Amino acid sequence: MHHHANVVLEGFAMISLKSCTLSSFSGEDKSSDENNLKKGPWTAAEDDILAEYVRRHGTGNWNIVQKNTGLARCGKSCRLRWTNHLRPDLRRGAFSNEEQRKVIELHALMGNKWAKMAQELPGRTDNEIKNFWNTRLKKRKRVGLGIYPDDIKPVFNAHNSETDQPTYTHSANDSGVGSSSCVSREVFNNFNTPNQPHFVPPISEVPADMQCLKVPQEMMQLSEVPEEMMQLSEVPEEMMRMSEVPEEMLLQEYDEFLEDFMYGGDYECSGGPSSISELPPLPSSRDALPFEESMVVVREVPQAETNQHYIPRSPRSNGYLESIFYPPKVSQEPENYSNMQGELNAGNRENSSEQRKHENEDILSNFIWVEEDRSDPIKDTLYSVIHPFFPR
DNA sequence: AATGCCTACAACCGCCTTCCA
DNA sequence: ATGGAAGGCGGTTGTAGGCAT
Repeated sequence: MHHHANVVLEGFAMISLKSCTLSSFSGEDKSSDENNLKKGPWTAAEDDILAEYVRRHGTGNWNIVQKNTGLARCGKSCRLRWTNHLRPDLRRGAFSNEEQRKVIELHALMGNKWAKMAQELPGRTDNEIKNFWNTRLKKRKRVGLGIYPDDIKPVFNAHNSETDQPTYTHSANDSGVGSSSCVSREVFNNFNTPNQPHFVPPISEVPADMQCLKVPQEMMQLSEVPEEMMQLSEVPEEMMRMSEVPEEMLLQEYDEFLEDFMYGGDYECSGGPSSISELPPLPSSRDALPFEESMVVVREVPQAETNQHYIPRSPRSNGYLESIFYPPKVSQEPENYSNMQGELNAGNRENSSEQRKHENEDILSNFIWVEEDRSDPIKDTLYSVIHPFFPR
């Protein structure tokens, strides 16, 4: 199937005269193609022309550059030159120790997702990161070192061969991704599958007006195996790393999240203050959690609501993910919610509870409702968790 | 000086996705 | 809905420069 698709696409590319293929016939001058478009290293003069074009017209429409300026470069070449060398926000020079560490950590999480990694490294390009990684890999191979440092443990991937890069996950005692973020391990590990790398998209990919109750499409595409995602029994032994977090702490965390979900918390939209962040590390294995499943909840809200406090955000959402929470094993009845306002005094409780429930009904009307679907484990779980609380 | 080897990194290529008319 | 253009991505190649012989 895949092969066939490739054949079709290649055939299509061959008749696409406008594609930026710089291939030249044997014997020809390899510095330009049949359209007299130059290839190879850029000169300072060419850089000036391109920079001037961007200054006047902004980025995009790269194919217009040639017509507009006479610069003998195809659009793709212009775009590449701008994004990798000319844009003003680029950092130059060797990677700092922090950057190196971050690349390694990100690679452990994402594999060869250079562009995704670049999003987490301001001023660095995917190309730089890729070159750094490949160089580093060669060096380590030469001296007989493994791909990752000892504190980032691989999860064996049965599909890997010598040529395929293995997929890895953080070890339980790792400090998380990067210095500016501390993505909790359970966030990632909950989405790790034995044979499939899984990438949690950074919050920058989540539109400002998206907030809860939909599993992001890109996440589904990346996992490719949502069924396996949900099969706890297939989590390999080496992923099981228990910590000493008492179960009641986890339950409390869930309750706190749910409380905010229902009654509003202090969280700002971009991941606000959190007492939860002071918790010791949670178990990295989903099997170790006292809940059956985990899930991502994303909700669409009107732009105007975006910064209102009652919109739930994960307490641990610190730039990577809206929220992940762990549904309870036993479905809870709606009346349980009156007990979730621990801070409210008894006198206010009922009125406040009723009022907020009405508010929440309004909020929930914005949610994308998920129908029960036994064939889709994510939808199925989503439905089973949400529905008892907020029947339509 | 000439040559060969190695390294870093810039740039290309093909494929895929997204956008838009 | 659809096809073409543009944008984006990741693998790979090309090349300049440094160093050793």
